[in-house]
Amino acid sequence: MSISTKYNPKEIEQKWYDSWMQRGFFHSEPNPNKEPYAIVIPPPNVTGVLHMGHMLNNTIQDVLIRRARMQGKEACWVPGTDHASIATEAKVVAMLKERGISKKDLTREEFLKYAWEWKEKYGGIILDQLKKLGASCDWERTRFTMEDDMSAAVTEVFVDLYRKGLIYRGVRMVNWDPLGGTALSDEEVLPKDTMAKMYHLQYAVVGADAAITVATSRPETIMADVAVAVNPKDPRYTHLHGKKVRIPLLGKEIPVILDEYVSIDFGTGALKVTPAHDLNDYELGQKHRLPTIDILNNDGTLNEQAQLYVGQDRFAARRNIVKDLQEAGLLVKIEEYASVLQTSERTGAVIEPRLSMQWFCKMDGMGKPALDAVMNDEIRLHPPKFKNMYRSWMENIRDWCISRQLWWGQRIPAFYLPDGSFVVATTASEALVLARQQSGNEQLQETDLHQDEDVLDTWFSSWLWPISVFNGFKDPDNKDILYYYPTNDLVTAPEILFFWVARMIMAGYEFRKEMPFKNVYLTGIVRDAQGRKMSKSLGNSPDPLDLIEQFGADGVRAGMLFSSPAGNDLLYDDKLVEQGRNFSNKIWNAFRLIKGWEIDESLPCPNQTAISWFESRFNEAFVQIEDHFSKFRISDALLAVYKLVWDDFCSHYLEMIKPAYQQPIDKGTITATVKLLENVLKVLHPFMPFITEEIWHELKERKQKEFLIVAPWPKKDKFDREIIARMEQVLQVVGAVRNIRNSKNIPNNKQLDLYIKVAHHEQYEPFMAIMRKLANLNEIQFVEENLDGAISFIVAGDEFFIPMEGNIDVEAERERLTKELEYTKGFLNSVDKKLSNERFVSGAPEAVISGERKKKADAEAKITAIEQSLAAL
RNA sequence: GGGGUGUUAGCUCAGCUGGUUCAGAGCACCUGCCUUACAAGCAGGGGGUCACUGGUUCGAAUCCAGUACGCCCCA
Repeated sequence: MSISTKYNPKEIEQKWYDSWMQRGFFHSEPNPNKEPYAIVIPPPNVTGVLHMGHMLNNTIQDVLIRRARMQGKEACWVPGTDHASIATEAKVVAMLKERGISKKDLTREEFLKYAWEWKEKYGGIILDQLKKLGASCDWERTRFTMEDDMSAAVTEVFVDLYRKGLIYRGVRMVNWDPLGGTALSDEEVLPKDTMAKMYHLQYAVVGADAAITVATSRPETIMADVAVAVNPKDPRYTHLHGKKVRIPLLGKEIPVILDEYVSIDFGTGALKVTPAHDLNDYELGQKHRLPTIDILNNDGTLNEQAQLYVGQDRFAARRNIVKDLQEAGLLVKIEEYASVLQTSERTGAVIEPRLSMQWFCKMDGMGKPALDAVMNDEIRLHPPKFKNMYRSWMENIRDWCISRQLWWGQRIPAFYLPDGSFVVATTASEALVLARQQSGNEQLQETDLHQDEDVLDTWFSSWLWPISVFNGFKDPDNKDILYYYPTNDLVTAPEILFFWVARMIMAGYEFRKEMPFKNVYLTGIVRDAQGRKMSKSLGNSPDPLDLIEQFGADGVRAGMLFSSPAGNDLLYDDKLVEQGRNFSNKIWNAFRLIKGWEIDESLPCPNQTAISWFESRFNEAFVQIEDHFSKFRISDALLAVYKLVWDDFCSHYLEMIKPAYQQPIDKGTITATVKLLENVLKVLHPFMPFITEEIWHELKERKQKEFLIVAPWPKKDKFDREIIARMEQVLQVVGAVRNIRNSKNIPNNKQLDLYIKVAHHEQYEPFMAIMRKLANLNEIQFVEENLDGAISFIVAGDEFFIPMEGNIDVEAERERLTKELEYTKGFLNSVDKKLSNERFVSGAPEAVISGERKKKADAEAKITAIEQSLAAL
């Protein structure tokens, strides 16, 4: 036979993936005769390439969808990508720069043309990569958040929410990049540790010959100060409560306000409040109803509001004001301190917190049903520990800033009239009608209206994803959405529990009056061995496609799942995928063994005990596996399958039935074995789809559509606990014999004799052949008395003897037995203590007490046996 | 600063309703094996004060409180 001893995944994987695609196994259509089971993919970013997080996340989704498919459900996994406005726009800008084109020189339309070009070229890469992993997505349903219907849904939702009064314009502090001339999201801001200077400035107290020293790192912003804040509990400043102070140089009077927010021990305990240029100050300003004075232009220079240093850059202004303050004797001292400087990821400029007009979506009304749904377990989070985090976030929810100063995305459907007022409408022509009504000016033309320049946050598309992928906005009663919605399970990362999951839940209830999914499985973050998050910039992430190349997709899938309980981070190590690959190889070789046997139909079946045992063992394991699945313990489910395959099937079952070298196997055994292996392949398939499909087809001739991917999932069946327990004992005996072989250096090929002293022979009789084979025994006999000149051991109260033909080390044996005797006596003692405790006997449940009694009896029997053996020495 | 969450073998983690499936798994380690399915393997083995302190209980890795340290989210 010429099958390789090493499993070679390469051609096998491509072959089966193509085969599944051709036969349309991934495609799903509503089928009223079947239970629907749907998953929507967390749409990866079009700029993305497959990283380790995707591998984990999509492997889990594929496991779930494949199992559902085999369970006979109408399984539908909808793939797609999101347009990722910020990341994509940055990519496109970079691409243009390489071609010598600046975004500033392009019109919006020209820019978008380049952006679409880019998307068409690169946007599908990540989905193709998922195919290599084996992802069984319904590719015919692939969606993109900026395709026409999806964008229409976004606009429609915006208009709808605006008309319900849930969308408004307002002022908000944003991360402003003065060099790039744009607002940045928090994700695009890089914190940098630096040494900063703290300037201690004197603010004179009005109507008193006194001053208060205020510490600030930004002296150039004092012209925007509206108050000085101190902690009301700070005894140093009690005398200043209700007083006013003067801004240095400017002389303007501002109040001293009291707030617990101010830390007494930081700086001087007196804080200048500059609402326009600091987020915390802004909130303080709101709370105390203070004005906001914005002294900065878009490019970081000071404007007329500043009165001083007008037109100078913020850093030049800082140098100058420090000099002037010093000359005026108002600068008390300069202190260095470690601080975090926020910088732009793209331009490197120091970020300026800046107030600007943005669009907001109100969250309190939509938040409530979304909170309740999770708290009352209508939607279940796995693991449930995330409920707490979810609640604290939802209870403190803030309005959602949905506008972005970018071009790539859905443009905000607000149209400004010449007078600065605006209307919101899905199209320009509709807007014109509204504008004429609103202004009373019938002469207005479409050209008089100006659409808002900003686009919507990408999450404002993706929060509609579970509905919009089924066209639930365009056509709310279409058969897809009615059939597949609510979807079943969502698999995503806890990092976006708020950004995405919570918002999808809100959208689900707001727009379909129903949850978007029933279960949310939260994966961990994939980290490197040192616990650092894997990232491109750190360069600590292996390339997933290389891994697949090296270890096979099945190996990588299994490897990723070995150590990834729900919600826990996965510390990635090549060892894991190596273990996955080794597992593939193990299965492959089990298959080679079976495939290689000659069959002799004339032989009787000598392996009924082994067959019955494995049947039961399989059913027992299957119940556990199903239990793990029902609780979303995917990693545990895999481990249970792993042990079933490796330990029970390979190490035990195959060794039990294996004929002697070059001997044929009987028909009964091979038939049963193929059937048992088929069941094993079924439970393994969701985890390792390629190798299992390959073996499934190699094992026997299959009909046209008889593929493992659609083979019926096993059903829970009764199992014989008795045979499992007996075999457990037998395997312990085998283990004990092997242990003796090992410790006495007895070669494996030397047969030994075994004597059993036991009351119930029938317990062991059906297993004699198995024991003989696994432990390489010659003769097995039942005896009534202890055997002299033999090594003895005890399993479950029964005594076993192996004659040693005089080569027993009496001293070593005595020592070993004495140690075991002491241990057993100590154990008996602890049991006795429990049983003689009246409160235990009266308090503990009957089952526990009888358990203790059995322990006592067993221990006593064991002690007697050991004492006898010792005496015999 | 507020909230959450964790600490179990060298490493990564299970341990679900407090009690023999309670101290477990995988990897790593040690010993012996190239025994014709598999050295990507086989057989066997060692290794833990369940972070610390107290409490509840007949009984605690498990429940409660505090302490220490770690991580996450929010500020």
